[in-house]
Amino acid sequence: MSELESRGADFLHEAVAADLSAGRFDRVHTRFPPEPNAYLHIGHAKAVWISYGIARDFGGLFNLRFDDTNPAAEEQEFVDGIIADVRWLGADWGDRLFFASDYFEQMYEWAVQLVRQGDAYVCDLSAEQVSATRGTLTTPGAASPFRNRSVEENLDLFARMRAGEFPDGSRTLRAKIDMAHPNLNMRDPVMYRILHVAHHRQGDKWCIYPMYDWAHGLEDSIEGVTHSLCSLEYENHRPLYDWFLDRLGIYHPRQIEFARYSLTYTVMSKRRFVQLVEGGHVNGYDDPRLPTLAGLRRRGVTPQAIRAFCERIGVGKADTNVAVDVALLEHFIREELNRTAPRRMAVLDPLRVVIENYPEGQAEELDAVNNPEDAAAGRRKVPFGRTLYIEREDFMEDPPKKFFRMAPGREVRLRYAYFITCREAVKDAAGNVVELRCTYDPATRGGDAPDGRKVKATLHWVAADSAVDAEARLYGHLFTQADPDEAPEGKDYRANLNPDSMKVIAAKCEPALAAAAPGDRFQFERMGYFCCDPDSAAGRPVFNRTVTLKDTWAKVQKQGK
RNA sequence: UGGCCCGUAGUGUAACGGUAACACAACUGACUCUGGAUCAGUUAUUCCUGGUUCGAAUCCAGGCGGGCCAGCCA
Repeated sequence: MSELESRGADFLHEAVAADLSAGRFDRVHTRFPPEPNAYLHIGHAKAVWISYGIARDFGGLFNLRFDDTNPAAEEQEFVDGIIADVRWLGADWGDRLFFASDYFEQMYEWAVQLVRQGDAYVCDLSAEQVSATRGTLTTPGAASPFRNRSVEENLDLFARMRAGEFPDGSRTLRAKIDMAHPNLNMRDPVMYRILHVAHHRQGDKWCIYPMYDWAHGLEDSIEGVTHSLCSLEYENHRPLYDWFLDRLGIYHPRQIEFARYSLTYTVMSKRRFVQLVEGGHVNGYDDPRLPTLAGLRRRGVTPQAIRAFCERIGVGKADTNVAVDVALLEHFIREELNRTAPRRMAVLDPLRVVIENYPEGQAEELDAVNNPEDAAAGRRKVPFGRTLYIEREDFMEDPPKKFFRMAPGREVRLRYAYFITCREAVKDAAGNVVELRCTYDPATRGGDAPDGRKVKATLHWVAADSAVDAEARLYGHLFTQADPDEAPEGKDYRANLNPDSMKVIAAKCEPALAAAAPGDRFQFERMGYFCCDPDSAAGRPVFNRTVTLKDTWAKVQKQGK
């Protein structure tokens, strides 16, 4: 509720509160109704969190219900995936896991009622003919020649549709509303279509399946939902939602629509996920570059961060053409991980350093803090030695003015260890720096200078002898454009795919990282947050970069160019 | 030429007739054994034009701009 207090209620909370005080409802009950035909993405997370949040804030109930009315598109695999995703996100549906397909019998009986009332009829028109007679946005449609069949004939035909006497597409049950209605959805919409397709839960029990518009309000009504929250594109469907419920005379929930959003530097549709996966641009639906919940989870994003993000962006009706800045999501990821992720040292692009005055064969362990933001995280020992690795980018032979790090003759601090001074940069035949010869000051053990002298930079490092080899996958934005659709003439969003969205590199890690288990999250000091990937093998961990740390130096560099 | 919905900093939201707020981003600076974190500061005549009012982002009218809708998808 703290969000609500600090910024005022959104229009959904206001609408629900108004319904309560007006007596339209005396309790609150919401639902999240995914179709099990794809994996959830972060856009769905917002929808889940809005409905769950409304229920929670008003002391109400929240259902997870699969809208499985089209067996041609749906699979059990997605049911399982979605349940896992919603649970991971943290929405609580108690024991209220429902399936629309469990209501098919009741829906059928209600359809019969509408037929009896003269509100529905069996239509023999083909899909093409229905489309051709629907009219246009500006002209009315034409009545079906079957519109005025007798109730008896309709009842008989509908029963035979169910019994499987007719082939796919040969007939439909249609609501008898108004072929001249300015809202196309009201021009005798199809309620049932014939589909001789096995359902993933119902098997061959049915060969007629209800359409969304017919089914959805019934599902809400059966479950006692008070507020059926959905996205803006269903606004035009609300009159139909209400019409069916009114004609049936059954309990009538209220549908309210809200704007969904997109994110910069990514795409968010099932169709595009399929294209990216099948085109080999990403490695599956849980690729850490995809905004699927499975991908975000694998990348190391926490459900807390996603929730904080959802609450911060709020809800509105402004149909935004532009997307929410992915930097906001990244902010919440950093905020969470800064508090919770243990610090470790890992060198992603190793440059060898030899401490010339450090005794050959000597080794020692230094004391390091696990998390400066959390004293309870404790401390650990990090081995030091004569030969080390530092980050290649932390050395410049001819540094510009604002570069504080290692350079010939310069002294820097190795975190938790010693001050070292660069004496020489050793190069190979091609002129590449391959090793730094340095000296250290034994008096600075632990990282403090007894004489109080300052160094400008503190570098992370890993001792060579005890280093653990790891694979690091450095992820960046999947697209180079904030709006991937801004593509050159004749090209689509795929032209904006970022060729560097994943860089796989061999890293050197401090020994503690050898014990990392898939899902473990760390901050690699000065480099970013990383999450141990399921691809990890014993002794050879794989780390996914969740997000980099904020990098002031990178900004300075950018400005210089 | 139809119907429905929506226009507030770069972005997302708030202000509910009383003088524009929050977060992120960006930019300054302070501090720091992570160029991290933290702290301080800077960034808007609310799409336009009229009207009502002592007073309008809020109400009204007309423009302009954007979104959705012609699946037997959801």
